[in-house]
Amino acid sequence: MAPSDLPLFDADLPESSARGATTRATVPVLLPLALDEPYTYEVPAGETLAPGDFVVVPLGPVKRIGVVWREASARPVDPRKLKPVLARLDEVPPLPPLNLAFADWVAQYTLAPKGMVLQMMMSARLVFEAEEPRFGFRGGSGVPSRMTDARQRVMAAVADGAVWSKKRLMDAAGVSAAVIDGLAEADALIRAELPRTRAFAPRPDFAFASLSDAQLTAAGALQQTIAEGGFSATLLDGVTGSGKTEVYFEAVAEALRHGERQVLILLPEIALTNQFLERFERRFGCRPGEWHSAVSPKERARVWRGVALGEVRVVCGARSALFLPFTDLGLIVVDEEHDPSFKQDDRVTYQARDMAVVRASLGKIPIVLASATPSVESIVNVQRGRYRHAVLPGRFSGNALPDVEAVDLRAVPPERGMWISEPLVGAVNEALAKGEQALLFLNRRGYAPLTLCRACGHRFTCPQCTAYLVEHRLRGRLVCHHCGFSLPFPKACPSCHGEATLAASGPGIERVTEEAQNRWPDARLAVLSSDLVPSTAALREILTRITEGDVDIVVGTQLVSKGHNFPKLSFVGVVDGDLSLATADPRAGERTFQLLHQVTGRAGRFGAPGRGLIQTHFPDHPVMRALVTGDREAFYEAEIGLREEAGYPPFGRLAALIVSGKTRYDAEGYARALALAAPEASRIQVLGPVEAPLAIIRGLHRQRLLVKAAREADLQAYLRAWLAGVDAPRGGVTLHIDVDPHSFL
DNA sequence: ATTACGGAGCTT
DNA sequence: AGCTCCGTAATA
Repeated sequence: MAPSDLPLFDADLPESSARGATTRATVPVLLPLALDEPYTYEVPAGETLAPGDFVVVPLGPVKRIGVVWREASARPVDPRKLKPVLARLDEVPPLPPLNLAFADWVAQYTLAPKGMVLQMMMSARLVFEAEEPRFGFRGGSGVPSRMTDARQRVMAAVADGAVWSKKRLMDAAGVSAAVIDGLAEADALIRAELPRTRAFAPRPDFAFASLSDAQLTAAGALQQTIAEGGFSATLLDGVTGSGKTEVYFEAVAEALRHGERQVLILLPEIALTNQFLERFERRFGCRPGEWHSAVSPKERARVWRGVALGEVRVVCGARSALFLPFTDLGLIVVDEEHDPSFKQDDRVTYQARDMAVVRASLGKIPIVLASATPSVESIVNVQRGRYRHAVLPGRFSGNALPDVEAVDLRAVPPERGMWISEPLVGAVNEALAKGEQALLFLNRRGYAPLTLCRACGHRFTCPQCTAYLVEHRLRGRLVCHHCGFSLPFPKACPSCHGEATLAASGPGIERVTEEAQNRWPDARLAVLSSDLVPSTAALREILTRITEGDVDIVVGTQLVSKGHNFPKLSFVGVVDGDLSLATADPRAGERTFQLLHQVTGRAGRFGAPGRGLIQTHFPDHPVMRALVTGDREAFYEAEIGLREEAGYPPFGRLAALIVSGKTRYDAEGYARALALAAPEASRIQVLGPVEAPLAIIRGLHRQRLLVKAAREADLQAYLRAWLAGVDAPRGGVTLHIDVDPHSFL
């Protein structure tokens, strides 16, 4: 509803004479802007407003929609500044009290302005705009003079009492519009407004999956947490293919039965596939509410309303679904809980898995964290006794985990200009000979990560970032992966003007595809890379071809590592196992282990035992060792030891302060001033500033400070005290705070 | 986020 | 002296 065409509260009547004398009631109203505190507004006489109500208020010269908050800001406001609330949005269900508490919590933890957290909770624009009512038909009492087969079918469809849209009714009854019009004419159908929400009411007992004993035990443990009630966190820990999804589906069913509460299943966006939603539908008889970036604005509004009214019982969504207005949330599941995409790095930086635990704790409900390769944080929480542990020891199919080996690139390098070594070639041949599928994995888009001139050594870099341009040969362009800058692939070297001197350096997914095409000209190839798959429909089609065995070799980036099962896949070759080890990330080792474990785990899930080969320059690296020996526990033990020694999370707390400015001088100046103003504290140290590894992005120069705190230290209080004593940045300089950073770039 | 304000540099 | 432009502060 646009604030301008609202039915406003009645204007004050004669008033003004009494005005100065009476103190009027006020309410705090939080606006979805970069504001830390709610503003105070007058409540019009005779109105009552409750926390959570959506209201329209004047802000400067404009009207804005905000939410009545719980507590007013501590600072009193000059009463002369007070303006009245203009209207309450009665059409919009209020924000539930827990959401208010949750927003406060997230804001205080991340140091993001409260209003920005509210903005995330209001990210369904159309909910707040007046919607044209849509009409459909429901059954009426009129009897038509003639009853045909077609008319019978229509009447049978509307016998359920629901309001059907004309289109849906035509499809369901297999009739034309004229049939419906005829029935409406006779009052056998009555025009009625279509509901503005969509109910998603999964049935907990629709179709039981047959579970193994281990699955039943784990499912029982999860159901127990629901029966007990109250907050609990359980790590559902099982190797790839052990059937974790079926297990937590039973927990979902239990939550639906138990007090008919709502359930949130968080997944990495990339794993929210049709395959997953179909599995859900097979188990529960209907699709869940979906929430991710590809959901249309209209559907977002319907889901948001449905969640707020309690009609949407289950939401499957990406991280932002955590901020939906659940009225009666009874269970949260975070699948692939280790996944890095749960960390949001722009706007409000938050870790959705961690915030989900907070949400569960505030709501006094159970949460299930599921993964085959849990985060170190979660493992440590199990060790500390804070999380329960439900383990699925074996693969559901009974197959052994794939046999993984490292290929030492120092000993058996691929031929010059090639990237697939002899052992990988042999393994692919073997799979092809048996009529099985092979996957070549390289987590790098494009043809080559660097283009250089053989004559003068010129390297193509992005004009606005500290990064090389990546050649995308299929698009015929050089592309910056950090800012999106691109230029057509040049004909000559811009530095020495030599022609035909430019050489691609290093492999990308396109180059590996080219090599595979040359090596296996008769094999049917499929490429899975986010920039080479034009649409989700095309992706679905490729995945179907792979599943049905119409593909021999899959070449893919990270896209292949999640959410899809390839039943005929027996071999996985990792082209560059070292890629993610070299990133500026405190979790690089953990990430690499998780990624490669998941990817190689794709091999041989159903039927034939699988095999994985990882090309690496560091076959002795603990990560490679753990992957090869399959000794997951040894890896965690070593990694936990390293973290503890370094005081890294979860044994200490980190926060990054990123200062960016138009020039290095600007950024450095403010960053240094910040460092000088850092308060002394016994268990907190401030490191830096240093130039960020990615020193310039989009033309902005960046400096980083790192705050390292002991686990017991109040990091947020320290940061607030620090920033309170510093002038706000200006002159185009910005300061970004990242509590618990996952990347040091 | 949006808008009003005010100083710097430029036009008249 | 008057006017536009941009950076900055304030919005209750």
